[in-house]
Amino acid sequence: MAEPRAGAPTGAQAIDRASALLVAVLEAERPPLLTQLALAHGLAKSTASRMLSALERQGLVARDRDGAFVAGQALVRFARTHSVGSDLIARHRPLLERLATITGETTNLAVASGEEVESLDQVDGAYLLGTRNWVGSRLPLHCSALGKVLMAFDAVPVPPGRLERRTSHTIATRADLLAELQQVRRRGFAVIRDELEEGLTAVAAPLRDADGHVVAAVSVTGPSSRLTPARLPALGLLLIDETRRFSPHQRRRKEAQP
Amino acid sequence: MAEPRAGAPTGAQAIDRASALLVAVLEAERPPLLTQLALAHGLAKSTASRMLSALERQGLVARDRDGAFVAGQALVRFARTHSVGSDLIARHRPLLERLATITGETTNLAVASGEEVESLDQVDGAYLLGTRNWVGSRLPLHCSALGKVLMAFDAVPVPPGRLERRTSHTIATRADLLAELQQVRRRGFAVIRDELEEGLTAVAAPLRDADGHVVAAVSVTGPSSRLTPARLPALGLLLIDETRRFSPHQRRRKEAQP
DNA sequence: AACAGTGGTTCCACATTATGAAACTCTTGG
DNA sequence: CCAAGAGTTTCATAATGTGGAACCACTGTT
Repeated sequence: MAEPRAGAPTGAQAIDRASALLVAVLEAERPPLLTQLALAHGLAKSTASRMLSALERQGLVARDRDGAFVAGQALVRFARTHSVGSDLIARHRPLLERLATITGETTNLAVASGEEVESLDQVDGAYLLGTRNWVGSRLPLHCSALGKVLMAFDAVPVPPGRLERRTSHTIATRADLLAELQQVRRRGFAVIRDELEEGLTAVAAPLRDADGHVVAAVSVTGPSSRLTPARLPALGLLLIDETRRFSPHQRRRKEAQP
Repeated sequence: MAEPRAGAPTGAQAIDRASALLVAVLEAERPPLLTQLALAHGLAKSTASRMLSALERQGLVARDRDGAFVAGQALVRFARTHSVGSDLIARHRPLLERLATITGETTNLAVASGEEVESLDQVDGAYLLGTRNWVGSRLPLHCSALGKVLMAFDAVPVPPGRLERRTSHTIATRADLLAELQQVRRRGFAVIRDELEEGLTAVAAPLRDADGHVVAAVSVTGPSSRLTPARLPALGLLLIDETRRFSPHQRRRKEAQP
């Protein structure tokens, strides 16, 4: 992360510097010493000492037994909270890989986050042409296959307000959206074609927890030229079939009982 | 996180303030807006804007589609890296719970981190008296049961340098330590009694991956008054038995083969 | 279509502090 | 015991962090 050029102050140079120190601590292969951080960032030891002490006060860094810097409690807690998603990722990575292998296209695992879809994991397909990396990205609910699944199966409510028209094919009225979600429930999977972006098609199906609640969705995405309408029903059924094999629904419950 | 009192400057007030904003973003139940953060932290909107922009430049925060603040890529990457441990935690939490139920004592899951033991997870026992929360804490290798296991089974080398004498019972010479590790290998489990702290006894056993390598250790810990010497052999064998049931060794390999 | 309200950015004068050199303390290894 | 390295504290000084005000953009309501 480049710091701003020497010259006009930004009113946040110290914050840029301290943030760069924090990122260095987080990305270090082994916990760095204060002197090492000062040297690497062109800071006086006294400056580095004050900055790291401030980060330490706020729980962003801590010192290990050697006095070297590691992530602090605030970040460890953040990582733990994030690991809820990571466990979901780890458990379903084989599913994404398998679907990518079978279909040759990019697959994604996503959850609802606020009034959007958040992609947690992605396995790229065999083609050079496919979606760019969506992990960490947010997608709208109403015009993504993932979002339609999450709404249809009550993982997230249909958001209020107007629907953004991303392309001329995007669903833009609430009535059309509700009708579409009815279809998704009936079929068990969702489809978009040129709704999120021209030339982009996706199919998605729900992932359920042990109680049968939908907690995430899995999709296959690719260019509309490859994912032709004729292929979509079979893709949908494939997703349903493969996701059911991965769900803990019922089978896991029996195992859990003493 | 309290900011320093009004008065003598610390040379890092801006960093304290910006760090507090970052922590607020990470701990927010829903992504906060800039105006909300400014208000909550007693800052002018212009100040909050500059600070958050600096955090954003360094990848510590990002803005979602509504302009609200969420963790940035540097932190998401950090959380992902940390989730290696979290997967281990999730998979072995039932083991810790079972051991805590059977023994009534506190159980821990730990890995080697540098030249120390890092506790990743803990399940408290039935008693009010037990260890405090060790998660995130670092313990020395040579005088913890967990550390002895990790050294004995080559999850971590025996560190160079002098051995810190924590109590009068602590192993303090390299020769004694190596002899002790020989015993651990022979028995399959490690024991400490009043070595880490007076009155504290622990038993630990290894956790292996699919290739049989030791990647973590699990321990039962309690006061020496409850974990008497007579109980330790049976506890050790219990740990061996229970951890073997959880290991993917061999059984998982067969399942993994096509 | 117009307007009010809200969120966020930019500017700039000024008060406040962030900076680094130097001195000091502490720890470790030879 | 001593040298070297790591880290902390002090303080004079240069640099910047601050917040109010003005402005822009967007959204929702009428």
